[in-house]
Amino acid sequence: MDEELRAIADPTRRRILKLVWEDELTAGEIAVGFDVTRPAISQHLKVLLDARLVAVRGDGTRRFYRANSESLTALRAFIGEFWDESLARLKLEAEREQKELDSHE
Amino acid sequence: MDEELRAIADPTRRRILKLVWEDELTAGEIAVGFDVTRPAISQHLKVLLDARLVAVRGDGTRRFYRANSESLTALRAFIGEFWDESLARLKLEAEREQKELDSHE
DNA sequence: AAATTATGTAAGTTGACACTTACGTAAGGA
DNA sequence: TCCTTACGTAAGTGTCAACTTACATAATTT
Repeated sequence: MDEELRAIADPTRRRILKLVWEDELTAGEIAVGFDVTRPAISQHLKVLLDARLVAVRGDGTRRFYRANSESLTALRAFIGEFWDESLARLKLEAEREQKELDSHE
Repeated sequence: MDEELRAIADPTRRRILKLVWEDELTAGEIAVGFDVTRPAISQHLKVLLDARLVAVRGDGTRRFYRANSESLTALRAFIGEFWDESLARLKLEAEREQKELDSHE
């Protein structure tokens, strides 16, 4: 799960993710609009592929990328759990402290 | 928001976050149980502080750290929006494709 | 078959980052 | 006042990540 978190930590990759989230795009189409070179985008796509956050489909010389909704959903769930577990504890803590305050009134 | 995402990209810092999420702890207490040295933890705490994900309270020679629930909630909301926006589009896309398929039956 | 298109990969550079050890500092206790 | 405790910070190091240019490759077009 660490590979996925590292993958979305980069702003360029988050932007790529959003692009292929909406549409299936070729590597070249993705690269348009970015300041960095096409090879750089290729390398980012590799990182996203390795993390299973996107999938490819070859068609002739072109390669179409799209977001992998299963992996993305799983990643979101992980982040959600991280929060939920921890926030639940924060909540309990807050309640406990409040009780403590009340008992001293 | 990028600073926050980078901050939680590191596993050590995520572990620290969980610790101070549960309890208010001193820098020294946090460092216990980690393989890395105490100064390394101090540096991680600085990153978390700069990202406003934790807060400090000084008491004598000790410094107590705790999770900053507001910032953490805001971060979670950001991540949530990133997903919701995008997943909504994925859903629409899937529905549109289904319609396309249906119309060809 | 040769040229073109779309793309990935190799190699090298730069900068960031996660660490280390050594040192500085402020507060409390002997 | 001196020592100790609990820290942060400085300086240096190795590694990794994001980029560049140059090259390799595979499928289409001419």
